[in-house]
Amino acid sequence: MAINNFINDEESSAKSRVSPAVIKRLPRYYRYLRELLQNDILRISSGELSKLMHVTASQIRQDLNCFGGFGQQGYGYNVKYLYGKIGEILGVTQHYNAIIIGAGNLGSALAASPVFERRGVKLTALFDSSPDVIGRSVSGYTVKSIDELEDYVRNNDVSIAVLTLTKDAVRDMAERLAGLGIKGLWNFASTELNLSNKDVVVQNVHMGDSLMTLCYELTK
Amino acid sequence: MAINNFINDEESSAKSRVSPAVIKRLPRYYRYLRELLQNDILRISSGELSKLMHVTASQIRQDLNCFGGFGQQGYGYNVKYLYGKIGEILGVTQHYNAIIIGAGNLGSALAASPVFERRGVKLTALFDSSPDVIGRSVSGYTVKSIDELEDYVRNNDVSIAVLTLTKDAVRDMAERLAGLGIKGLWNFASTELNLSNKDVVVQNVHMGDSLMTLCYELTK
DNA sequence: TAGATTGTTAATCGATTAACAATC
DNA sequence: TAGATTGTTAATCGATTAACAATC
Repeated sequence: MAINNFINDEESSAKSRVSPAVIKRLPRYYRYLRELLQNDILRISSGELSKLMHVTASQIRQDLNCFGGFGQQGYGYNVKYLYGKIGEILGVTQHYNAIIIGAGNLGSALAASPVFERRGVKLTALFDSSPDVIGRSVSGYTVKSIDELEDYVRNNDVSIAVLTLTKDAVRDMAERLAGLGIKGLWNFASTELNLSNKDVVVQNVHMGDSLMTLCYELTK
Repeated sequence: MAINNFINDEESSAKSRVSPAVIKRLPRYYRYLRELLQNDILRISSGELSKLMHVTASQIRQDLNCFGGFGQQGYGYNVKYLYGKIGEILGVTQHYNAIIIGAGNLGSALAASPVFERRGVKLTALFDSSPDVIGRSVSGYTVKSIDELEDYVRNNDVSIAVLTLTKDAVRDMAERLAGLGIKGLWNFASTELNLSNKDVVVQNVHMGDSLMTLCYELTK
């Protein structure tokens, strides 16, 4: 028991020791590796990958080594293996279920896109509050009434809620979802959610920030 | 002439000396300052703002000082003035015109959102290649045929093109737009654009990366 | 074996934080 | 003036790059 605790401590601190900078780069590696696989490239060296991605080979080796030796001296990296490993680290193999709250244009666009499937996330339902939208079919899903939310979440294993609501509606909805035990919120409302419940993980998508950076670069 | 060159060199190197880390944070300041203005808060200290934004007061002062003294000792910062100044730096006052290529769900969602207006960007037209969509009205814009693109860009001052196309169509379109003299691309296709023309500024929006980070945090 | 390329340490670089003098 | 808070320097911290020994 004491030994187990010790081991767990070691593991969890090892995980949190991986720098945020590295984590932020992993999805990009994942994208490039998928592209390589699609082109039937099964082996790549840090040098080749560095040219492709416009980063240093040193950084690639350093990054990948945070999680143990994924490569082989004199050979490079096995693309398929590496893709799988990074997917594991990023939780692709967890097969989380997700629901979309707000079946407007953005919600519909997300429902139709391969963004979930590619990352092992399964979209299971869309909800909306507008009678015009409830009952409509969106990418094969029949939009449910938001009144059914509690029932649905209790009877299904939902880990992620995608929020494509207006700014003023999103805070209450986030608290409602947190109360239902949802563990992750993917927030597209242009406001930062700071929930009272610290167990809930939030990713705020700020598309406007990206547009501003573009404008900055144009101006510069 | 020699003096002018010298001055220009000084200025441009001064601008590029502002660290990327600072630039990346400016849009977030901009958002919080707008929120403050909306709540009629006209004055704020780095200490108060730091509590609001969950960053150090030291960082706020350091960041804002890259562009000169925006604050006043013993008083703090004038919210309205600061908002305006950051807007200037980020190009809000340039009033760029933008067009959307691809009037599907995502294009329509962007057209309906306040994302452009809030940052001084004016959306002037939407284009699509599908006969089903051409001629339809989206947020008050009549969707134009992509065949009209060349004509339109030549007769209008378009700085930014928003790309909401599929992965396979986006590269050709990006080159076509670069050829027409478009200076900025806001790319929503989940692929990185690396144009031959280095004058064109590209911002790639990778929503999938954000979803993966969320999954990572859920798994951790 | 020889060549190639990783894993890993040490050096450099940049970004963040702390501290305080300047000053409103 | 006294109090408050900035602007700015110096110290710390973290992230990136360079270099090379280990090893496939």
